[in-house]
Amino acid sequence: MKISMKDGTIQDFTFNDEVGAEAFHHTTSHILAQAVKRLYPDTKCAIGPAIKDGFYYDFEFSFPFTTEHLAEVEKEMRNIVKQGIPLERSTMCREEAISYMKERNEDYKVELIEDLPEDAELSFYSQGDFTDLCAGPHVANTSVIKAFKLQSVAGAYWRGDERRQMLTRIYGTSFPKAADLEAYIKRMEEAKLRDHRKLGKELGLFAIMDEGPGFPFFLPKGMVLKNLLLDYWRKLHQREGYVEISTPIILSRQLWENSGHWDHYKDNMYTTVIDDADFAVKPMNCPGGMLVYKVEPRSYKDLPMRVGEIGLVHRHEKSGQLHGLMRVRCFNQDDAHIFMTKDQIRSEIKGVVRLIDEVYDKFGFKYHVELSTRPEDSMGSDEDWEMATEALRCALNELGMDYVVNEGDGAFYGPKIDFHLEDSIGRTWQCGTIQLDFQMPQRFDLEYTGADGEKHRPIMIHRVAFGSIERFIGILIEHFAGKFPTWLAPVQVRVMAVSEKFSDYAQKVQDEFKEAGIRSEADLRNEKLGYKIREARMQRVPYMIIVGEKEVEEGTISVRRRDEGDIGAMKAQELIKKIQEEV
RNA sequence: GCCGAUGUGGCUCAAUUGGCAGAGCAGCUGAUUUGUAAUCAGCAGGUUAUCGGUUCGAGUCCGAUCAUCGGCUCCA
Repeated sequence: MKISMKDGTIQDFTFNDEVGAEAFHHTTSHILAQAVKRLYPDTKCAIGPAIKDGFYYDFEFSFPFTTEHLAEVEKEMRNIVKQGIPLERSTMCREEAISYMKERNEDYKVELIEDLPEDAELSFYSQGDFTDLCAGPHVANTSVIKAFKLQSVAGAYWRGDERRQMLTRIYGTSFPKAADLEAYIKRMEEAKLRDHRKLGKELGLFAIMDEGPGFPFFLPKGMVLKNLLLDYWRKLHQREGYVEISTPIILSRQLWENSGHWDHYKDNMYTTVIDDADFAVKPMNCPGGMLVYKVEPRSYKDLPMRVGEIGLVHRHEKSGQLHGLMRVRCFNQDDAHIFMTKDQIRSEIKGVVRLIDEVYDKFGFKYHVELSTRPEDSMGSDEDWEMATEALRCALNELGMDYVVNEGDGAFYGPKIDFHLEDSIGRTWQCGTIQLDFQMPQRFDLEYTGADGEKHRPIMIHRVAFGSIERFIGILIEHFAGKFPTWLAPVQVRVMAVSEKFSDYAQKVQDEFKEAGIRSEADLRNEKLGYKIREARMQRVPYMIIVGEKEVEEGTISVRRRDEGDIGAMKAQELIKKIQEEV
């Protein structure tokens, strides 16, 4: 298809090219805006970019626009496509552009233009009765947008600033062929079946109730999963030379003032009063960790000190931002604080990056890395921030890791490296993070005695690998669609008797597995075999064992795998060995 | 917190213009004794999220609150 490029030339691309797909989606967003302006002329347009898998456009409507209006907008969009309107690129100088948009009452466009450099030549794309300020590129004619769908309506702040006007954002997607659109919709529907909130309920892993919004309950099977993750975590961290501590959930206000959390984090903290003194529930583990460091004098020989803590933290997240296990108000961080000397910084950071990579690799997770720099609301000197940021950057470069820089998104006490994982529908969630901190050691007056007999200030790393156990479990559920590998499956084996006559044998078989340390259940109910298999499959149990007359006589078991189906008869001990090897 | 939507037994969903709250699954009881994705029958289960209002009458209309969903902002 022909694409009208930013430089005014026409080039050929397909939808499979990144440029082609972006131009395609972006043009669909212009068609959306054109349809909206035709139907509701007093609507103001803001911005409408292409995004992954689609596009959106932000509008200020003069009435409450809801999902019910989408159908008529789509209808008008179909007209525009049918009319086969060519897109034409033109340019204006800044002054012309401003007066053009002012005439049309497009306040947001005027603001955009005013923020551009004075001498900028601005490009516009016109399609019939609609002209938009736009850098391009675009497809050359509306007729190529064969298949599209408006998906949802949402609020979005103008320029992403919560102090500014809330606009109405319309999300949509488009494809060159109707079949592609259908395939996409089907894929999204299938992805929704993996939603951890749905599977968490179906598989009996966790529950979130109205009585505790954002405070998840772990059910027996979810608890098994969580404990398995922690077992793995402890083993790994022992190997890596970490020790483990546990610090209190409630600590005095004074401590939080000292750490700086009171100033920077107060709105997110739950507080309480004990004997007339103010206390707060910890939103982070670090201050407790500082106090542990200070329990006794430290020597340079103790460093680096790698101190882990599975810490339960509480944060008051505002109601609109809760999301299943991914975003909750209380969660367990697989935290650790590493105290070290200046020349240990780089090797420690690299060690942590490698450790996190190992953890994600273990589960087969793909991730991307961001380097977040100094935020506006931060403490510490420019030099410290510069040095800390540079240390993180160097470590990433030396390891040859790809990363994007996220300006101003660091913690208030230091810059950080963030690891982001994807959920079933492609949303990304920050899990692992490594934060370099010069501030806390100073605020808490941490010291160690050097080889020179003098007192020195250690530097500290805050880091998590899972991030939050809760969020990690959410990602895990969606990643595996509930079909956990055998080592993680809450129930590894379910024994089913063909009829009640064989219950005793089934129970005996299950006992054998239990003794071998394999997590098992026996389904001895008075139901048909097909029914029991159906349920075991829906519970994603990796191994199903069927016993009936034949197995009792031969002293064997019939085995069915979750995905492969019937894999034949064998001795119980054979399967036990096989599972133990697999795990 | 902001914009929009939603809220009916444990779960999935019905209930014309406001007019007796219903079904399937799950649960319980009984029958059946079953061979690789749902055996049959019976029983029980709801102050329709909560509070208030309009009305002869509210699941349905209005208001507030709470929670959830999709986004925004924020964040692990």
